[in-house]
Formats: sequence, C-alpha cells, structure tokens
Amino acid sequence: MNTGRGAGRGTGAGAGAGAAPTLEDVARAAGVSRATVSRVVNGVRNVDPAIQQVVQQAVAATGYVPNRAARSLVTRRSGAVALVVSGSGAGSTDGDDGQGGDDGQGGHGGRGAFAGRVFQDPFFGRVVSGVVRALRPAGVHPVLMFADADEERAQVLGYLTQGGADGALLVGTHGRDPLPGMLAAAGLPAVLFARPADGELLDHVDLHHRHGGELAARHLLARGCRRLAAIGGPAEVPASRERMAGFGAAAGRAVALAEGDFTLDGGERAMRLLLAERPDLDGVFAANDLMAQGACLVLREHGRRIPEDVAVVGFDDSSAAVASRPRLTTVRQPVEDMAAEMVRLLLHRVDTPLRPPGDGPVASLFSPELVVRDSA
Amino acid sequence: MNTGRGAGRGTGAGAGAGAAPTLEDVARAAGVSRATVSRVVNGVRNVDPAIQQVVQQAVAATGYVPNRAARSLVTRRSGAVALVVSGSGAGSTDGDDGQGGDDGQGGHGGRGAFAGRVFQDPFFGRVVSGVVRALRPAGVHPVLMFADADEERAQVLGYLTQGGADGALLVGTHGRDPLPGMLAAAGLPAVLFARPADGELLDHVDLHHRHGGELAARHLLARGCRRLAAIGGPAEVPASRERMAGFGAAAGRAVALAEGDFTLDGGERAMRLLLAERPDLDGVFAANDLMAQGACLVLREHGRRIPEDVAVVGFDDSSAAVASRPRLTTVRQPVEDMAAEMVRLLLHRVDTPLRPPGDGPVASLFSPELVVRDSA
DNA sequence: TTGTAGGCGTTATCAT
DNA sequence: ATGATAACGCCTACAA
Repeated sequence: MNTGRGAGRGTGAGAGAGAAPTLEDVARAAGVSRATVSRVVNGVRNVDPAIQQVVQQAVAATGYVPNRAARSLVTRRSGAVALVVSGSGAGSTDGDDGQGGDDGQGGHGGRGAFAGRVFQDPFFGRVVSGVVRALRPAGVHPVLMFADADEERAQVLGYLTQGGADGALLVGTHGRDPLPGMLAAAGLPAVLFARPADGELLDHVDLHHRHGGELAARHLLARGCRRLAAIGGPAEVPASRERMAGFGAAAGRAVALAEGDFTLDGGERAMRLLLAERPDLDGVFAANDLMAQGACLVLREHGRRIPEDVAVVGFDDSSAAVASRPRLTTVRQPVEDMAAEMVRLLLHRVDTPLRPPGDGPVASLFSPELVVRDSA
Repeated sequence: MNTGRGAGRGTGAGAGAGAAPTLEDVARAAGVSRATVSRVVNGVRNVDPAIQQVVQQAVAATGYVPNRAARSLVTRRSGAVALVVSGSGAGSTDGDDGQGGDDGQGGHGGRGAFAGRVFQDPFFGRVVSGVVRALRPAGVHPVLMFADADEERAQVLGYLTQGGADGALLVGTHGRDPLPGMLAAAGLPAVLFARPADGELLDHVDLHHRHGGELAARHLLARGCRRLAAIGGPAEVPASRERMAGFGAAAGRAVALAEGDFTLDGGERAMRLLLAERPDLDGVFAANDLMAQGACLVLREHGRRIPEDVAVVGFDDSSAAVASRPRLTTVRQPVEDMAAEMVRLLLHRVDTPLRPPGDGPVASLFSPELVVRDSA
C-alpha cells in the first residue's frame, strides 16, 4: 500500500522539522483515502461522524496544513485580492494629501514619493482598515500594490492574470486613471472607490459628494455666516468638483473660490489668497480636512478666532480633523463602511463574472454626515 | 498528437476571453516542447537564439502568462511576503499613535480600531512605503496582515505555513509580543523592525535609539536650554526607554519626566503635567513627533512661545513634524532605508534558512540624525 | 458514505 | 540544446 515515497515521518507534534505533511500522510495515519481527508478538511457534508473524528485527530497529530498553491491550482482561486492604490502622481479620489513636499519626507531619493504620500494620508488609512476587517471573515488577504505609472499598471494586470489575486480593490483613482478601464476590458473582477469614468462598466462605491457640500453650506448659513469662501481640490478630481458644486448651490450666494491640492500646504496657500481677496469672510469650506487644517493655521496667523470670527468646515472626518486645533467640524465620509461594501461587491463579482449584455455593474452610494466639533 | 483537450483556440490578441493559454498551448504554437517554452519564459540559458525568437513570438501571440499557483506548487515559493503589523492593542515599537480615541474615529463599532489607528500613524506609512519599494525589483508583493490577538497571530503562522507567503516582515512589535518567538520556533523566515526580546534569535533592523536621545539633549543644551523635561512613550516599549535613557544621560542634569502613549492627546496630557510641575521649563523632548505636536499645542495654549520660551524636539521625523506649527525639530529615523534593509534580510533568509548551532541571525543597526526645523 | 483516478500548469530530472 | 516524463499537493467527478 505504501507508495514508497517519504519513509513515513511518524513525527507528530506539529513543529517545524522536515517536509510538510500532505493529505496523503494524513490519509495514511487515519486509515482512509485522500478524498475523505479532503472532505473533512473542507467541511463537506456526507462524512461519517466517526470517520470525521479520526481524520481530525490525524490532522492534529500530523500537523497538517493544506498547501495553498496546490489548492489554488485546482480551485482557480488564490484567496487574495489586490488592494491597488492608484492615481498618477497627483489627484486621487480624495486621498492625495501628504503634508506637502517638505524636506526630509519620504526617503532620500524622492522616488516612490507617491507611496509615501498616500500612506500618510489619514483618509487612506481608513480605507485599508475597513478593507482588512471586511476581508478577514472571508479568509481573504489583501496584497498591496501601487499603480501610478504605466509599468505598474501593467504589473497589476499581470498579477491578476497570473492568478496572484482574484480581483482588485481600486482606491485613489482620479477621473482619467486608465487602470479601471484596463481591468474592465480584461474582464477582471474589480471594484472602484469612486465613480467610474463615463462609459466604463465597473462595480463601485461612492459618496454623495454633492450632498456633502450642501451639508457644509447649510451649517455655515445656520450659524450665521454670510460671507463664504471655499477651497476646492484639484480640478480633475470629480469628487472635489461635486462637493464644491453642492456647496455653491446650497450657499445661494457668491462664494470666493480657491483651488488647493488636498495638502496642508495647499490649504494654507489657498487661504492666504482668499483672505487677500475677501478679508471680511466669515465662513470657509474646504474639500478635505487637511486643507481645512491648513486654512485654520493661516486664519489664526492673521488673528482670526475660530469659530468666532471665521467658521471652518472640512471634509472626510479624517484623523486630521481631530488633530487640528480647534477640532474640525467636518463632513464625514463613512469610509470603513464603504470599504466593506467594496469587499462585498468584489467577492460577489469574483464568483459571478459580469456578462455585459444583460447584467450591468452594481453601484453603491453612501450618504455623508455632518460631524460638528469646534471649528464651526 | 493533440491531447484532445481545448480544441485549439487560435485566438491570439491576448485579450480576455475563455480559458487562459498554458505552456502546452504555447509549445504547440511554437512547435517545441513545454520544457523549452518553460526555459525561455524563465530566461534559462542553453536555448538556441532562433528557437528563443519563435517561442517569444508564440508567447506574445497566445497571450500566455504563467500560472502562479502551478509555479508555486513546484518551486515552493509564493513570491509574496507577509507584512505583519503586530502589537497587542497598545504599544508598538514606535507606532501606536491614532490621535486619541475620539468620537467619529475608526468606524462605528470600535472593532478593528487597532488597524485603523496604526494605519493613520505617519510612522507606519513610511515603513510600508519603504517595504513596497524595496520589494518591487524582486517581483515580490506584500500581503497585509494585522496581529493584535492570539487568533490573528495563529492566522499569520498558518498563512506562512500554507505557503501563502515566503516569510514575514514584522513591524510594531513591543517587547512582549509573542509572534516573533512563534515564528522563530516554527523556523519561518522573519525579520523584525526592532530588537528581538532577549534570547530570541531573529534577524532584525533597529535604530540606535539611545544615540537619538543624546542628539536631542545636546541640541537643546547647545541652544541654551537648562531646565529640561521629557515625555516618554509607554514603559513597555524598549525603543522609548532607550531614547529617554540617552536623553537623560546626555542632559547631565535633572530632567522632569512624564509618560505619554505616543498619541497627540497623550502628549498634551503629559505636557500639562510637566508645566504644572516645572512652570519654568525651557526645553522639552518627546519620544515621538505626535506627542511633541501635542506638547506644542499645550505650550502655546499657556502662552509660551516656541522656540523662544520653550524649545521642543520630537522623534521620527514623521509627517506630523511638518504638519505641526511650528515645524518640529526632530530626530530622524531613516525608516525607508530600514524597511529596505528588512526586505533584503528577509529575501536572503528565505533562500538561506537559519541553522541554529553554527550561524546566528543578522542584525542591522541604523543611526538617527537630527533634523533642525523651527521648534528648537 | 467512501474510494479510485485523473488532471490543474509548472518545473526539473533525466536521457537523447 | 531539446524532449519525454515524473512529480508538486489538492480537488472532484465518477464509480462502488
């Protein structure tokens, strides 16, 4: 009966020496066939409880753990998904913060600065956290990838094609990011944290940004502000444009505008401009918290009290909102929930490929919420 | 000759329909054997240049990409490493920040708060960035894992044992984290970002923390500070203790001490205590930037000018150092370089298992550097 | 309910 | 230099 191979290491004890036990070893130890062991290990029904016991003991005794590669080879599932942080240099959906291109930041070379920036973004931290948590119950793990250059995008595609991951979670894509389209074209499962570009059929989650802007405007109006200003993000980021549009519409009056770049420094610069243009302003809305924080610094520098003289509202409810003094009133984006939803959509799509004519992609829209703290 | 399977999809074009082409398909298209195709794909020598051409064309024509699982099965390499963020709840090597347990932070449930905190830690962002960059040229990808509970630690072990990753990069471990020991005991390749607990034989990288503390003290002394205070991290974090020890030794005088928890709020609390105890202090050292930032907020609140009345020095040179006003003078930790070194060590260890009696683990020690900005 | 047997796509060891 | 031919460890019809 012995195949001859592997002289039967009767070790047991589970610890780390020598070759790892295989299904075959367990089967021999339990006196059953590989198929039965496999069934037990994978929790398939139709297994005699008694045999089940025996097998489980054998598994424990041999210290058996299934080989992931072998399993993947036949199931065609890797049990991993790519968590892709995308966006070429500037302008992610929301994320591109990074505290300015200061001295001493991000290593000596400046290469890979993108990765450094995005990972210091409080917004992105929330995404990762939400993704990891949602993935855990499914036993799936995230593989981190950056994609801010053509070569890297190709790498992501290749990785998925090779079966390194079953699908991709895309975050930080700006309007013109080619990656979503590439994935869609290749028929690879992917979910976006943002609205896809027109014509791209992709599952995605998104926030009702416009409504968020409205919330900010109404709050400022309600507390008596009448001379409003707003600091937007990069023009090519749709999310930012919508926030500003909502703000402008709900303000119902002239709003002084300045464009920032989602960084603290950018917020400072924009605030200086606005202050020069309209020294009597009494309410400011920034398209993200980091810029709002920058605005606060400049306002204080100019002797304005917050919120007494000027009220400030941020966006995201990132860690910057509570690190800033005063703590920021801000429009909260339920990032963790959105991330969890991305995971749900992706895992579903992995099992149920999208077949273009007939069924379309699914979208999940979330609502922002005003969080009132001290700045407004 | 045809095995019968897969009626020969002569598609070409590379795009995404149907079953993925295999070595077999390429071999048939090129009129050679699988073995030859494999050799070409893997860049092995001993291949006739002419044949090489033909095969490469066939690869391009069929859109072939190697199947990762199949390859892993035989090579016993996954091409992935686990990037494990470890530490049970409080106190990572350096990282545990998180801006205080404020309202609205980290989702609704509070579960998974650890992941949320650590990922908003500017220190950790630099680690990830460095790791990803160093991994890229090797074609290896990082799988993100958190391990702040027994179950999760077991999961990490299991993942490696199953061959999901070839080794582990451990960051954020505090002195009593059991994970490093578990990995060492199981003979799994692992590298720590920190000094291992006594008796644990593990490759690691670390900073000369004590020297960092000395740099801070000398700088304060040099600029004329004489009434010094210091804010340490959690007592169980060795790195923090060493920083404080170095500071104390180089100060050569009494230093008022307070313990923080590496968070902004913790820094604020500690600073209040110190101010009450020693209102005339003129120099403060904090064991990380976030606490230094908190200290600055409180000092200003109490009317102290920085650095004129009180000089402040932080540690890490994280993004908090430049987000703070004034910008922090701080002790820089070359995190990206250290991360790259971790990768180097791990990749080496994967190819060259540690055999206890005879050769020992390798350690790589880095030097801190003072970065002078505006706070001191 | 359990066992048998074939195949997933690669790499690697042999001859040739 | 190239081509057969075993493994690698697992899942899954299919048969019993």
